[in-house]
Amino acid sequence: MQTKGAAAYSALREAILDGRFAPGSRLTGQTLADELGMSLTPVREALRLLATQGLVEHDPHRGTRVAPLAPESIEETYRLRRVLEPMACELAAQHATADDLAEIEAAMSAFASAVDDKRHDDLPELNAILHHRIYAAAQSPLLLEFIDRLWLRIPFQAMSLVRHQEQKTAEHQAVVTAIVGRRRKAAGRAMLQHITNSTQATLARAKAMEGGSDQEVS
Amino acid sequence: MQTKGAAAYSALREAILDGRFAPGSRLTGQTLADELGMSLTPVREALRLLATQGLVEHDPHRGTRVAPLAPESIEETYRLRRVLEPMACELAAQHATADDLAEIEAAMSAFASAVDDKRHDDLPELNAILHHRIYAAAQSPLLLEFIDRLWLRIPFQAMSLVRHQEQKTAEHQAVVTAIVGRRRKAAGRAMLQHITNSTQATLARAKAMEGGSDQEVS
DNA sequence: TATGGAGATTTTTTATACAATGTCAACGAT
DNA sequence: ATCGTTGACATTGTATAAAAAATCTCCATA
Repeated sequence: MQTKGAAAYSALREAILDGRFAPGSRLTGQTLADELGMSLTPVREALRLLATQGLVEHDPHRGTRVAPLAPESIEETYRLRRVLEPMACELAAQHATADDLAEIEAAMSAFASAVDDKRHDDLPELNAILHHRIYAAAQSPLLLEFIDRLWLRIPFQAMSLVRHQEQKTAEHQAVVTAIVGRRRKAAGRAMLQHITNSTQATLARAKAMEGGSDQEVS
Repeated sequence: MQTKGAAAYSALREAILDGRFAPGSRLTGQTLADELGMSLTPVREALRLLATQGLVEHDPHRGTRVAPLAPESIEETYRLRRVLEPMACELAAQHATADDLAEIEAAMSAFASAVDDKRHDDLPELNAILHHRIYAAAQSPLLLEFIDRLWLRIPFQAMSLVRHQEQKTAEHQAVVTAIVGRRRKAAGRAMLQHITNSTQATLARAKAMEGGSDQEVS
C-alpha cells in the first residue's frame, strides 16, 4: 500500500486539476486532513510537493492556496512541450532498445483499439501511456522527468471532447513508425506536428470555455 | 527569521553540493536532525524538497540517499543545456523588461571586472549570476526551473582552471548585446556557441582528470 | 554448508500535542 | 473620522511519541 502522503498528494492533485478547488482559494491543513481521514502530517507533505510543482503557492506562516493557473502558463507549458517532446522522439529513434519498441507498439495498438471501440473514457490514460513509453525510450532520465513535469500541468478530467480521435491516431502512428524505422528527424517532426495540432485545439477550447478547467490533451 | 525547514534545506543542499556527503550515502532523518539541532519534522521536509530537485533519491519506507550523479549524465546535462538555455535567451530578447536588462548589464560588468582584476575565485559565482539573470528575463518560470535543475548538476568547487576567461567574456558580451538589441535569433545562437565551447572544455577536462570532481563551468 | 524464517532492531511514517506567527477586529488616541 | 495599537483567534511550524514497514541477526533445519 502506498503511503498516506502519496495518497493525499494524488487526491489533492486530482481535485485541483478537476477544478474542485477554485484557483486562489485557501487550503487549510486541518480541514483537508479531516476530509481525507488522516492526520495533518501527510497532508502537509502533499502540500509541499504540490508547491514545488507549482500547483499551489505557499508562504511561510501564511498558508497555501491553489495557484491561479494563468492562461500564459498554459502557453508556457506547450512552448516547452514543442521543444522537449520532439527532442525525446529523436533520441528514442536513436536509442530505443528492442524492448522499448515492443512496448511502444503495444501501447499504440491499445490506443488504436480503444478509438475503434469508442471506449472514450480510456483514451486519456492510454494516450498518456503511449507518450510516456516513447519518451522513456529516449534513455534520458532527466529529459523524461522534465516532460513528466509538463504533463503534470495538463488537466485530464473529462476529456469528453473526443472529436478528431482518428486524426490523433494517425499522428501517433506517424511518430511510432518513424521511431521504429530509426528515422530520427522524421520522428521529431511528427511529434512536433502532433503537439502543434493539439495546442491549437486546446487553446481554442480553453478560450471557448473561458475559465473552464478541462482541456484537450496529447 | 526563516523557518527551520528552510534552514535545513539550505544546509543540506550546500553540504551535498560541497561533497560533504558521499554520493550514494544514506541520509537518516534522526541523525541529521541531531546534527542540525532540530527535530525530525523540518529535516524530512528538507529531504522531500531535495528529492524533487534530484539531489537525493527517496524510496518509500526505505530511506533517502544522495543521488549518485553518473558520468554519462554530464552529457545529458549538456544536451539539455544546448536546447533550453538558447531558448531562454531568445525569450529574454523578446520579453526582458528594462529592469531585467539593467540587471543583466550590471552582472556582465561585474563579471568582466573580475576577469580584468584576476579575481578568479569570484568568477564561478559571478558567472552563475549572469547566466541566471539572463534566464530569469525570459519570463518563463518553468523554463527557469528546468535550467536551475541543470545547473545543480554542474559541480562548482575548485573551478581553478581559469584559462580562456577572455574568450568567455567575449562570448558573454555577445549574448548580452544581442538580448539588449532585441535580436532574438542572434541571442540564441550566441548562447549556443558559448555552451558548445564550454562543453568542449568541460568534457576534455573531465576526461583528463578522470573521476576528478571540478569542472569548467558556463 | 546452505537455506529459510522468527524475532529483534532500525528507520521511516503517522499522529498528536505544543509553540510561534500572522490575521483581524475592537478599541483608543490623535 | 482615521490611523495605529492591542489582544484574541486561527493557522502554520516544530517537537515528541507511537505505529508500521523494512532490514538484519541468528538459529534451526535440510
